[in-house]
Amino acid sequence: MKERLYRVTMKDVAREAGVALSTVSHFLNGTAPVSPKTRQRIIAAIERLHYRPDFTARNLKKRRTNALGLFVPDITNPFYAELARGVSDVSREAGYSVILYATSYERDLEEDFMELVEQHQVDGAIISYSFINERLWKRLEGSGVPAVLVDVYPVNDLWPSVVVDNERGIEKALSYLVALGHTEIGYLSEPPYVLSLVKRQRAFLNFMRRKGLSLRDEWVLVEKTQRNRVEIGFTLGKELLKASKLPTAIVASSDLVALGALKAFLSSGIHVPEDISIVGFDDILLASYVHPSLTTVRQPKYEMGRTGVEYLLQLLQGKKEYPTLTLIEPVLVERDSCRGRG
Amino acid sequence: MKERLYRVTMKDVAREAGVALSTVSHFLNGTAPVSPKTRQRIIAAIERLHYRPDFTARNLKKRRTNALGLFVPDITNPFYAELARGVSDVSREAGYSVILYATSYERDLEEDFMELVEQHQVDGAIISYSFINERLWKRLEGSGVPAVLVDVYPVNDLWPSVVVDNERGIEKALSYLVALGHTEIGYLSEPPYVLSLVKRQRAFLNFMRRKGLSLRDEWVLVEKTQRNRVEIGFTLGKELLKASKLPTAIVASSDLVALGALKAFLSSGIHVPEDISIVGFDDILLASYVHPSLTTVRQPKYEMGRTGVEYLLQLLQGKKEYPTLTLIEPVLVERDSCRGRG
DNA sequence: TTGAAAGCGCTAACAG
DNA sequence: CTGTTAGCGCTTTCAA
Repeated sequence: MKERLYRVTMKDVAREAGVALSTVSHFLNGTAPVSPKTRQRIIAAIERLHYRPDFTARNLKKRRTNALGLFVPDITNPFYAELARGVSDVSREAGYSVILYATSYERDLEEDFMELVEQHQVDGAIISYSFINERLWKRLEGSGVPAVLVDVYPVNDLWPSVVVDNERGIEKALSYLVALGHTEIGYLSEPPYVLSLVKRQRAFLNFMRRKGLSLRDEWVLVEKTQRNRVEIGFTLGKELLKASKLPTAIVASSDLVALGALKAFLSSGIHVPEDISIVGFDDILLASYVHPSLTTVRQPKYEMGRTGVEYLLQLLQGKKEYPTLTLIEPVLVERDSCRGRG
Repeated sequence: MKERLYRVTMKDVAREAGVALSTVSHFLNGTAPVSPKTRQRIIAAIERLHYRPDFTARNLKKRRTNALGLFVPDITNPFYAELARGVSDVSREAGYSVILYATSYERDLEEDFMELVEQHQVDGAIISYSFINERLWKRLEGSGVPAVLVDVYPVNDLWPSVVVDNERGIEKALSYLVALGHTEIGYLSEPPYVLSLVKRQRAFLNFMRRKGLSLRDEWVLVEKTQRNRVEIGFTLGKELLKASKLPTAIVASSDLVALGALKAFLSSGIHVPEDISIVGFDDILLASYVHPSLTTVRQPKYEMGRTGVEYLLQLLQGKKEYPTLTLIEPVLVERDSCRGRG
C-alpha cells in the first residue's frame, strides 16, 4: 500500500478531547445528546486537529456509497448536458455525489456501467439510455439497485419513468403548422433507436393520416446509422432538397437534427422560413440563438432531471409516492423558423 | 440501518469453495499464487453465488476511493462537455469513476467541492475552474489531494496545468484576418474572469498595437456580468452595431459569444461574411453547423481532458514526468464566416 | 500454497 | 449523557 500522509481519525479527536470515540460519533451524527462541555471540547479538538470524517469508512458501515450513477449516451449533446445539470443539482442538495457515465454511444460501456452498479459503487441509478438489450435491464434489476428512467419509457414497474409526452409534442408542432396553413409537411429523424423517437415518428404519421394530409415517402426521411445528430440533419436536409417537390414545412426529431437541416437549406440558398418552415424538438439553449431562431417543442430537461432524482431519493428511502410513468407536458416555443402559408 | 437484501461477501465465497477468506482475496487480486484446483473451486463458488466484490470495503482498506472529481463551471457549455468526455473516457479506462461537479457559476459550490475533497471522497481532482479566491487554492493544497488544472493556468508547482496557447490562438485569428485584408477589427468578450480570457484580450490589444492597426473603444466590447455566453454575444453584437462606424471583422472570446454576435448581426440585416467577418474561439461542435459556419480557433478540448487525466494518473502513482505547464497549440479552422477585403 | 488474524475508520447497539 | 464493543467487507502481513 502506498505511503500516505497521516490521517486524522475520530480516534484522534476522541483522545484529544478526552472523550470516548463513540461520543464523538454521536455528536457528529446527532444520534445521542451530548452535554455542552463535551460538545465544546469535541469541537475544539476537531478544529485543532483539522479533522474531517472519512466517507469511505462511514459508507462501509452504513452499506451505502453516497453516490448516484448517471448514465447518458452523450454528455456533449446539450439535451443530456441540461439533464445532467438538473440531476447534479438535486443530488448535491441531498448530499449525494453523481458519477457520470457517458458512453459516446459505445456498446461495451453498458457492460461497464452494470459492473459499477453490481459492485455497489452507487446507491442508485438515473438511466437516460435505452438498452436495446433486454439482458441488461434484467441485470440491472438483479443488482437490486434502485433506478429511475428519464427520457426512457417504463420497462418494468419497479422503476419510475419520467418522459415528455412525445405524441403530444409532435401533435402540437403539427397543429401549429397546420394552423399556419401548411399541408405539405415533411419529417426528418435521427435513427429511432429509442422509444421516444419511435413515438414521435409514429405520432407524425398518425396525425398526417388523421388529417388526411399528403404523405410522401421522399418527405419522411429517417437516418439509419448512429452518428452526430447535426450531421444527420444536414445530410437529411440535403437529401430532402432532391425531392421532386419540396414540402412547405418540416418537423425534425430533435433540435440538433433541425439545426443540421437548417444549415443544409440556408447553404443551398433555400430561405427559412420564407421557402420552408422548420419545427424542432427539445429546445436546447442554442435553438434560440441560431438565425432564424428555431421554433421548437420544448422538453423541460432540467426539471426532468430534477424530478428523476427526486423519485430516486424516495426509492432510496423506501417510499414510492409517484406514478410509474410521469408524462411531462411539452410546450411549443414559437420563434422565427416558421411562417404562415397563404 | 435500513434493511437490505442479503449481500454475498467474500466470506460466503470462501465457505462455499471450502477455502480461507484470504485465499479468495489472493486469487482475486493475484497477490499470491493459487493452485489450479482451488482456483477452480473459487471460480465456481463465485459463479454459483453471483459474488461481486464490494468496492467500499476494498477502498477503506486501501485508503482510496477509486473516484476522480471533475470540477467545471457549467456542463451545458459545450466546451466543458467535450472536456468532460475526454476526462470520463481516460478515467474509466484506468478504472476510476468520475464524479461530476458542475457549479452553474454558483460561488458556494466551490466550498462544497472542497468538502468533497477534504473528506477524501475523491483520489484526485481535475479542475477546470479558476477560483478567484486564493484561499480555496490553499485549501485544496492543504487537502493533499493530487490535482491537475485544465484550461486553467498554473497556480503553484504542485499541479500540472494544461492550457491552450491563448496568445497564439488570438494571433492566428488576427493574422488570418489581416491576410484577408482586414485592418478594422473589433473584439467581443465575455467577462474575463479567468486568465485565459485575460490573455486573449491582451493578445488582441498587443497585436493590434504592434501592427499599428486602429483600435477604437467602441470596437472592443467586454461584458461585465456573468451570464449566458450566447446572450452576452448577442447583446455585444447589438451594441457593436451602434458604433459610429462598423469594423470589417471581429474576433470573439469564444464560439458561444461569436454565435450570439452572429445572430445579432443577421437579425439586424447585417450579412456575414459580406458586411462583417467573424472569428470565434474554441471550435465547439456547433460552430460548423450554423450558417454561415464559423471560422474559429480550435482548442482540442477532448485531448486536453485526456491529457489532464493522464497527468493526474501519474501523480497518483507518485510519478511526475511532465512539465508544469503544457501549452497546447491552437489551430485555425477556416470556414465561411470570413471574407477577403479589397 | 494456504490460512489465521489484525485492522482500515466509522456506526450503533448496549450497558452504565 | 458517556463509554465499551462488535462488526461493515476487504487486504495484507505473518505463519504454517
